[in-house]
Amino acid sequence: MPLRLYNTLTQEVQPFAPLSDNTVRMYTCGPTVYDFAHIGNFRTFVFFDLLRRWLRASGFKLDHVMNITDVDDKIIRNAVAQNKTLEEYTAIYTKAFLDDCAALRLERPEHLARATENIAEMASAIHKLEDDGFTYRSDGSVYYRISKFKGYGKLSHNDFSGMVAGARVDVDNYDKADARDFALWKAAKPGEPSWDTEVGNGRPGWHIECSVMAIRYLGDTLDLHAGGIDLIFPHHENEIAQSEALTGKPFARFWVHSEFLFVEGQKMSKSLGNYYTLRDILAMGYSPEVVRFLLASVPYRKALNFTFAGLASAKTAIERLRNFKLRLETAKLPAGVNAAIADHATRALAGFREAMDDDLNTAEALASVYEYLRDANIALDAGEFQTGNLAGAHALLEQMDAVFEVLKPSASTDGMSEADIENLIAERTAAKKSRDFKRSDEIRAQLLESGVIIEDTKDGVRWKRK
RNA sequence: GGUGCGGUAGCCAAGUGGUAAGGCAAGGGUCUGCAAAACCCUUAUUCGUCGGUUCGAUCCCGACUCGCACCUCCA
Repeated sequence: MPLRLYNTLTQEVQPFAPLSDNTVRMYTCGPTVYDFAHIGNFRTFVFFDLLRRWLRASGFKLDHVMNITDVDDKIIRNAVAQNKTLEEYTAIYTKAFLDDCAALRLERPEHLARATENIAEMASAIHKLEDDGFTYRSDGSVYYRISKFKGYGKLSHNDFSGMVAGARVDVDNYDKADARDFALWKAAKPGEPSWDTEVGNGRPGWHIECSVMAIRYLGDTLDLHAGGIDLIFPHHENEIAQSEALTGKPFARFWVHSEFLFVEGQKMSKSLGNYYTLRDILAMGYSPEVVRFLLASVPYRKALNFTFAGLASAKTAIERLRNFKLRLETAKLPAGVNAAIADHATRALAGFREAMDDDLNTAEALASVYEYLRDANIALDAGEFQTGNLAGAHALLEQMDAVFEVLKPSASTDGMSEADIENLIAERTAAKKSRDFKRSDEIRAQLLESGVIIEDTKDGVRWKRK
């Protein structure tokens, strides 16, 4: 069966395919670069990456835009506090974000769109909304009048019909006509960055950038729009209101949302002391691919409980996969094909694909790989795994790694050269042969200290970096 | 209060109207000079509670209960 995704709009799992020319036009809500991104953010960004990879594995081409919000209240506040310009401040965290993404092996979207590079387009869109009567002004700011847009609430499935305009307006929203209304354009304030545009001097509201950049780079109707589940309301609801008012066409065919991440069962928050950036986790000695694997292995629509026990578990699980690959590369195999193992490889590959096609069920996809792994290891132990079984094993691993990408260790920063390692291993083997176990154990310890693990097998000694 | 999601072994986590995947941990074992590493085996008569439908329910329906998210900035 082809790829199926859960569409928040219809609240159903539906077959997914792009509308035209086999290219998926997708937009994902990226970071606001006011600080280092945390692991909760990366749960979502890892999900985007899995989605990208599986869409491509499904035979589609990608045209993917992700925004970088580089102007907003928090950024302005922090930049001012640090006596930096907006550009200086956001450059730091934009780079940090991209570095973190690279560490997590996240593919770069085809376009990264910065809000500040699309101000004129936003102003122009706001102007059009004003002309078409979707807005009103208050103290130089422009607000979207939600009551003008029928269908508001169709994504979040909220029914606002019983809501009396103004009835629940908070005191700090006194300048809005309706609690649901939101700012498209915020009038300039002294000491804050602003842009002089056709709708006045000021800066854009949060929601407008996504509508404008999505339409600018991808066209009026997207195939797919993704984000964290918390963005459904109001952000994505507002994007729909803006975009569909602008174009008169459906904004996105599929809306896909990833669930939240918790830390040790609790919502991550600075006050609880369980707030971690990716950098925090890496500084504790975990490798990026371990984090990636943990975030990827829980299906995206299920809340993920991030724990350090879970990280340790992910680390061991990856090592088992890597070790299997190492085994394939170093074992001396008899010629021929083991039909049962070959068949299992075929079934495992099909099972992996079917699980991924089923709304990206990564947990089930991995299970398919592990079941094969056990059978193959048993066959390897028994000497029944044959040269003709290598291709099937590698095909499965490659398919798995095309999605999860955890097999290749991150480049070690230090460590001895391969030649030195081989020399020491040769010396150890000689020492063992002459029953000089003291010397052989010394060498083993020395290698371990340099991060090299030795494994004695019946096919000889093999090694790997820690 | 409204909307939505979820409660499956010590932890993480799939799943189906026909009798519980997988990972980690734990225990046992193989291998080994000893280790390490690796590999294998074992580990839920039971799927929040109570009813209902059914020949049969963890899976369908209802009630209850617990937890969570969104409804305000938030991935």
